Amino acid sequence: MTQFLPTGPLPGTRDFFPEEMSVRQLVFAHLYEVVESYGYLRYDAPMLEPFELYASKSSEEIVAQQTYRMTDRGGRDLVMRPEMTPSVARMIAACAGKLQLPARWYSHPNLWRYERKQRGRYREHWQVNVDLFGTESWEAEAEIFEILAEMMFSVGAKTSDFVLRVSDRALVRGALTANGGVPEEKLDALFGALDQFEKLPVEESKKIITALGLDAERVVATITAPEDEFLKLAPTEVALRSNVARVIREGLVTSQPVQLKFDPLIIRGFTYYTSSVFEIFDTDPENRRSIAGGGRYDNLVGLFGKQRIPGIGFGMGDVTLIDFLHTHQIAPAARVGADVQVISPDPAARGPVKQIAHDLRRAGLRVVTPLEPKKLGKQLEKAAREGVRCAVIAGPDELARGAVKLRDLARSEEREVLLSDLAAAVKQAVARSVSTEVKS
RNA sequence: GUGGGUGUAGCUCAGCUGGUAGAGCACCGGCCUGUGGAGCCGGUCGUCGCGGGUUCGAACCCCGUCAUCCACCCCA
Repeated sequence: MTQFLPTGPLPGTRDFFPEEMSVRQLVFAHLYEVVESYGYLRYDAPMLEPFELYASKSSEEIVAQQTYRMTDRGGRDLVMRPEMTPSVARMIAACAGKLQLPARWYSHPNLWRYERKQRGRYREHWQVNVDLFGTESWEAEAEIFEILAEMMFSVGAKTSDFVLRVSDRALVRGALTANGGVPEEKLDALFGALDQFEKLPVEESKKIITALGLDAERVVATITAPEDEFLKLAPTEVALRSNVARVIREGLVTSQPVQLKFDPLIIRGFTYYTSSVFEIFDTDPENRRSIAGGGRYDNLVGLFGKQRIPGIGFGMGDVTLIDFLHTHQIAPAARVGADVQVISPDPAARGPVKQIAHDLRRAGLRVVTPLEPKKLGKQLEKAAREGVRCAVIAGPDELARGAVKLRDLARSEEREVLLSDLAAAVKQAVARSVSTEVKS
């Protein structure tokens, strides 16, 4: 018996069939456009990196348990990149000498983490990474937050659809030590507990905090303080240095208002984040995972060389973003099918059909021609089902007049067009059909 | 790595307390020799996820396994 090979991709990985791919391309085109409108330059790096690039620099769990890790034939210890920031920091360090700062860079890498698949999470995902290097100014935070918001607006999100939750590790540490009575050496353990704070009943969290030898009441009172009060709980000199606090005071300049909220419970696991951290969440509870997340990492580039170059950046994940679009019913309609199919009832007309198709392609249209002889009715039916927008019917009678029939397949409208006017007429028909597409 | 749900045709699913598998949609063809989406007629399509066990007999019960979905951990 024949043993067929499986048709599906590896667990946790995805195939993108043309229909879904067209939706993705339309979405990402908006994101690239926003990022480039802020002057960011695109880069890329290898998907394989040495293990040491991540060891003890990013999240311990990701490195220890969620890496696709392998040894190459030269005995090198490699991982498929689980995140992009270490790679871009390496690249920035590599050209630090000749780099004009600030540097604004972005990329769209495929990233790999060996974890169990669930809503919003696969073993691989595509992340738009945006990073700004070379300044400690609060204006960097302002710019990054604005880009995040504009990316969301560019794909059709409204103000009420998402929240940008921001925090500052230095500020929270300051508040917890000054107001929460937490000694420095217990801060890291406490952050681990606070990461769970929203998911557990308050009493449970208090027990965990007490078990750390801390005053649970004071700690909880500190982290649950209203936003404007919290910002005053840290020592003044710490608060004055907080870029996030400054951005909240100054506000963002965006095309629509943004729900920007200070939230000390935004912790984030990457150990290289030094102060600002932030995440974007869907306001619809159907999507619980962050759509984008990032932070400031002022010491990461310093691991690769003497030059200390501060950085701030974020990743926006395709899985959560596209879940978001579907939940809010703002995903663009898939665009499959060519612009035009050139057919003829006369099999002997192959020459004119091919020539017309060639001319239309030269005019910038996406054109298909039949590969097998079929009845005209079948050809029209197939073309329409494939999503082709219009048909050019090159019959002998019309060709004798130097013309063809142009049929709008969606509207069932047909008229005779001179060959000399055909490209323009087709473009018009295609533009009309695209503008009437309904979003799904 | 941990816990729970689900695996039957390409898709969505039905299949009673075990008696050897069905519908709709889709697909292909015909009615219809230069004009599609409707209708009617016909056709293709299943190791009932996989392996083992119980039974005269298993899609159905039991065990294992794999996949998938959801949650946890972590994170986009």
